[in-house]
This record gives sequence, C-alpha cells and structure tokens, in this order.
Amino acid sequence: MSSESTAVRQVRPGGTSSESFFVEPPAAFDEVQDVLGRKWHLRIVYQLLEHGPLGFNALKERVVGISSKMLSESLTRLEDGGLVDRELVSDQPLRVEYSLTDRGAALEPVVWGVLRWSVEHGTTSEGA
Amino acid sequence: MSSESTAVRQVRPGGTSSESFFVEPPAAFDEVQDVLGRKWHLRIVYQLLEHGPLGFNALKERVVGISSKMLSESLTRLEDGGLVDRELVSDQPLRVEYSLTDRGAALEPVVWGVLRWSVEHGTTSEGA
DNA sequence: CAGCATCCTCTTCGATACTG
DNA sequence: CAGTATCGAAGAGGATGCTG
Repeated sequence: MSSESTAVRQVRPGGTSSESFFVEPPAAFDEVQDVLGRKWHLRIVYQLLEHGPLGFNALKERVVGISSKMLSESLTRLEDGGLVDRELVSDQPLRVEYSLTDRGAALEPVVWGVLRWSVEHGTTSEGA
Repeated sequence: MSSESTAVRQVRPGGTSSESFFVEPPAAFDEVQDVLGRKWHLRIVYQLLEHGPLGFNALKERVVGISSKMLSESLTRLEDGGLVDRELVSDQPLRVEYSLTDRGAALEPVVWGVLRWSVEHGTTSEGA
C-alpha cells in the first residue's frame, strides 16, 4: 500500500510544488473525468487495448449496446483528447481504423485496476 | 503488457464464463462509472485515502471548490454504493466521520493509476 | 462502410438560502 | 458542526432517420 503510494509521489519531480500537488491535484481528476467519466469511453479504450486497431463497425459490434451516434461522438471526443488515433485506410470502400495513442494506451493500468476492482469488489455476482 | 493482462484474467475463477467476460465486461464499467463519472467522487475518495477518516467540514475544506450540497449529495451516493462509511461520533456537538469501506479503499490502485497517468501523460504542465 | 442531424428526456451540477 | 430545500442552466445520452 504505502510503497505504491510512494511510487506515485516519486513521479512528481522537484520538491517545492510537490506539496500542493498531494494536498489537491485538481487537474488530474479533471482530465480523467473527461476521459473516463463518459459512459462509453472506457469500454472503447478497453476494446482497443484488447484487440488493437479496429474499424468503426468492428468497434460497434464489440462495444455492445452502443449506437452509431454515441460511438461517433465518443471517438471524436477521444480523438480530441489525444487518446485515440483515427486513420483512413481506404476510400473505396470507405474504411477507417481507430487505435490508441501513447496517451491512450497509457491508460492500460487504470483499465486493469478497474477490472480487478470490479471482479474483487463488485456487487454483481458477488454472492455467486 | 501481456503479463499484467494475464494477471487480470487470472482473477476470474472458473473456466466457462471467463470467455464472455473478456469479450465484454459490462458490469465492471457500469459500476466504476458511478465513481469516476461523478465530478467529486474521486476527489473525495482520494482525500479519504490520503488522510483517513474526516469530518464533514474537514472534507469540505480539503475538496477545494465543493459546496455543502454537492458534498452531502456525493457522500450519500458513495454511502449507498458501499464505498464510504458514515459514523456518528458525537451528538453534542454534532460530529460525524466519513471513512472508506473495504470496497472504497480497494480503489486505491485505480486512484494511483489515475494520478500517475495524469502526471505522465496529462496535458497540464506537460510542456513545463 | 462510416458516419452526421435532429429531437427529446433525464440527470448533474451550481447558486442561494435555510435548518437542527 | 452537519447538513437540506429549491431553482435553474447545462450537458449526457437515447431514438430515429438521412448522407457520402
């Protein structure tokens, strides 16, 4: 516990500004919320982590329940946030591939953490 | 990469149901969204992780910018979600303490992951 | 195949003021 | 100290239909 907490602290270089950072790191939570706070974002990132680059409809099939509108909207937002990269593969027929940027792929530990937490402390199938 | 991914997979016991789990783990993301999706939740959890049990106003001071209403509302929600525990310390004067449950404290790795990600891949002060 | 436009509803959040 | 009540603005997300 405390060892990992230390690890986080060590990330922050310098000395003077580190105090205020640990008292309140507003930017951190603001940024993550914009990424992980949206309903579909984490699921999309998860699929891209698991399967690598995917086309629009391939993604749509894997992210169960999502509509075209929400997928499009989410991808645009993820692109703007620099988490997802969009590449035009071919014009005829139209084919596109979405993949994670470095910034997006760096969310891997967070996604794992979320999955672990859900499995170990989730309410669903907890009694099963 | 693949080693840690494997670690996540190993968490899931049994064999038959594990396949569908990795194709789409909907419950996992649904549950976390209630924590990551709300503006103040993660900040509150963070403060409780860092400082342990805190009273209402102590929490209010540490979570910069939050109003009484939002703090109250967030705490109620976190309580309902089984992440935070509320304990009445004294009646006169009225004093309460909020702390993390096991389920809430188990979010520690996720919070660290988020902070690390923000520090290493955040947009704020990235060029600094 | 890969989207965008429109409409609509429900929720979230902030500001302000008041209570036991 | 530890909250609740009320109001209003903004945004998220779903349904449906259309486009290049």
